[in-house]
Amino acid sequence: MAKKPPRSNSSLTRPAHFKVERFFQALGDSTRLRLLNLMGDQELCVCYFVEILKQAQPKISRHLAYLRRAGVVEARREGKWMHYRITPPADAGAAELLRQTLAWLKQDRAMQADRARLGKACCTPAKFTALQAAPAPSAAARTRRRKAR
Amino acid sequence: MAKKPPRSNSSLTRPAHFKVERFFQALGDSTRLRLLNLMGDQELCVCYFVEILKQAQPKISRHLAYLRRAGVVEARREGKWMHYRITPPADAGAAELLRQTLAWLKQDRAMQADRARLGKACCTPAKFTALQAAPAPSAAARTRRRKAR
DNA sequence: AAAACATATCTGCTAAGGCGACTATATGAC
DNA sequence: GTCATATAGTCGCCTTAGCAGATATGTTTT
Repeated sequence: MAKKPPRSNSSLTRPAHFKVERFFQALGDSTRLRLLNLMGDQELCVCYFVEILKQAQPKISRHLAYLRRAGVVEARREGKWMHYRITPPADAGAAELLRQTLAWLKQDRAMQADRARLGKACCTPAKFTALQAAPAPSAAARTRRRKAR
Repeated sequence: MAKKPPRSNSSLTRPAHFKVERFFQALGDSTRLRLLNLMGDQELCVCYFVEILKQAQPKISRHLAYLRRAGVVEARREGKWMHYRITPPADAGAAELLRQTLAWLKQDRAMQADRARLGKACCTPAKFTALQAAPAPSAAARTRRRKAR
């Protein structure tokens, strides 16, 4: 609110407070792209990202914060577990660009390897010690997941 | 080539040396978005950018350098005049994303104002002192513009 | 040749990003 | 209540971005 305005002289905004520059900056890092690729159409909790990408948890957490700030993902707490999923950005144009970016990522070998690893983690959880107690990935839904299962 | 590899642990690359992160970073600045919006399907020389955007020439030049580095624009020198135009990035996915980004920018009021100003500069050059001697914007072409006119 | 013009690059500064390491916070198990 | 677990946030450092102002470089004009 009372923050210093962006240094660029005019900020491209569509829906109130949606920052196009932020959106692109959010996509300008390979770790964040890998996170988005893993989420895809699913909702994942943080420990999956840590396990699949083999990166330190604070690092993953920090990048997820960037993605939240850009309005590209949202978080849902379930007890001590934090679930993340991609959310269409507030701006329709950005939402379409994001959709297309994800389709593009799908074709990348390294991204495919990450997704394959996620598949393994889901099918053979015994091989992933850190994921033993973790909630399994689920289809991302727009509404709040109900407690009862 | 022998440069320090990017600090992120895996860099998403498709066609050799195309940097996806660079591509998105290039779009993550309002000045650069305005430059791209002005180019659109045309080839413009630097003084048009300076005049329409009312920004210092060194600043414009720096941002154009970022866009060149990202493989999003290319420059053509004609005597002392430098002409810039958007070029499809080496990666087909990025090219499509860029095309869509430009379509998206077209809808923005501020971007429309910039383009309107460019239109005026073309129709009534007398009102733009700095553009008196400048080559008029032309349709961007893939091949090198011939000298003879 | 020098001067003017167009443009790229550099400098020094500030701000932001990205990292590893560490710490704070919230929840659940005991 | 304490302890363990999951995760967000901070610190200090280093790198990169973005800026204004200055300067270097190439071309054209005089």
